[in-house]
Amino acid sequence: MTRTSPDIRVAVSTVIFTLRPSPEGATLALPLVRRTRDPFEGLWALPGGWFDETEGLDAAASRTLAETTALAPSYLEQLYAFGDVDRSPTRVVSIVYWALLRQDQVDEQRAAHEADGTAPENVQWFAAEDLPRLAFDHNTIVDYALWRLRNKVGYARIAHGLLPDEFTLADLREVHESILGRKLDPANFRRQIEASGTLIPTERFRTGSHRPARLYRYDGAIELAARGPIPTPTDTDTTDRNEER
Amino acid sequence: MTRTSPDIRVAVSTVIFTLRPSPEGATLALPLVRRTRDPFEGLWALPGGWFDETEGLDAAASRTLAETTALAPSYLEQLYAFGDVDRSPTRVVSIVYWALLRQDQVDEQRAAHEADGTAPENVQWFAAEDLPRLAFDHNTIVDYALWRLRNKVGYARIAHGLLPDEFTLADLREVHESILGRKLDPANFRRQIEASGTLIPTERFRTGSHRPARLYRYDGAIELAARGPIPTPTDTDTTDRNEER
DNA sequence: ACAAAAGTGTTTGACATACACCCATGT
DNA sequence: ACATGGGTGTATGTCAAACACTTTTGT
Repeated sequence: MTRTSPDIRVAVSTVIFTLRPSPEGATLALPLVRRTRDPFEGLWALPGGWFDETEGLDAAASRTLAETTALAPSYLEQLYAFGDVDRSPTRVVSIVYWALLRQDQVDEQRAAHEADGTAPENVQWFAAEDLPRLAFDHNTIVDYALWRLRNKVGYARIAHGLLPDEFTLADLREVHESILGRKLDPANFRRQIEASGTLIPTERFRTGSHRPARLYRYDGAIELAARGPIPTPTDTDTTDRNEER
Repeated sequence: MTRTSPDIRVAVSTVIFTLRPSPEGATLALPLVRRTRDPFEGLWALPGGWFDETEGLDAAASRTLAETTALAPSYLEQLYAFGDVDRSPTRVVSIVYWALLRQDQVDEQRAAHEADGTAPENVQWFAAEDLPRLAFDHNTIVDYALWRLRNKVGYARIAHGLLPDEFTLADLREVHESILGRKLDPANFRRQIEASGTLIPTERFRTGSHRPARLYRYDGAIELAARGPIPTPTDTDTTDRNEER
């Protein structure tokens, strides 16, 4: 208790999920950063950085996320603190967050980069299920984040965090199917979502090659997930505690 | 990414739960330590300390727990990392764990202390629902740990972590009732537990003032709680990741 | 007209709740 | 014998899964 704090540095990393169009509907993807210095130089790693002394944990996660993607997350939650002795040559404790980004915002960002040629160097998006060997223990961290996402989508209304403001039930179902990796019954999915009371139907419809589908939007008055008794979201209003259930 | 780590210290704290006998069955209790130095001197705080440079997060939590109670936890899980800028006069990030202690072990420990007069100074057990004002943000932390415990007891088999090796279903039900704060139907409780398949019936019975009740013990081959795809419990075999559900 | 997706209705089974009832022991 | 908690049986409601069916559009 009375010993002074040894030389341990604190880092923040974030597992950032979004959906990419793919042959079979959509695929979870996340951005990685190629390391340009010694520990694990050349390998891909989760975006992150050191803490600024004047910012809280959530703020640091948001900042490093913005530095990588130039986007604000639609969902942000602390995942876990990793601090094994051997996870890095020097002693580093990483506070890891996970986040969701809206599909359309990522697309806009990507289009802008292609237009003005300011493609971010050393940042690349990978399919979440097909990652290379990552630096540090980051493969373990991504696996854990994926597990948490799949778990949480079953009981918390977070899937719309990957969609634009207005979406059809088929869109939302496709998100669930992409995350869970299996098909869902459209009829039962509709009833579950409607019963949850978290979606507001609009008067607009999406017209496609078949019968038009009603567009819905998320009811912002309802919290994304059940949280602890003392919410205390420090900065973003989309920040949440972990474990919900 | 390239800035160097500022002066942030990393601490570990643990919310340690056990059950105390009380008029209405049993009550959740936790040990607190009176602060003897400046930030919040005189107030009660969660047991904890700084990290040893050579130990992992889980090990540090176990160590500080042992320093406070001289006991090994029957369950240990990381709760959350707290790092608001204003939570301490100096910048401290606390990795907080929560733990369960077996009732009988705590009793033994207490009896030993009373016998040889080595009552630990500055450590005192408090009822979890009736705490004084604590140092730092520790009231918030305890509330969150209580929420997580109540949540988790509903879907994970952790309640036996508060009981001796052999116990009756009434004992186990009392634990659930104490944690949840409401009475449970004995018949339905029995069926739920039996259906979970986590308890092994013994041939022993507890004889009381009425019909003897069968003693059960926990099936150690079954994990306490569903965990992520990559378990990696670093030291204790009772260590678990947070949030399962 | 027909294909295909949107949306509705119905049946089934799993499971939690409520509660009536029987069992076995100490006093 | 009887009070008390241990333990079983049974009816009810909720909800998710499965799937047949109707509706509405584009071609």
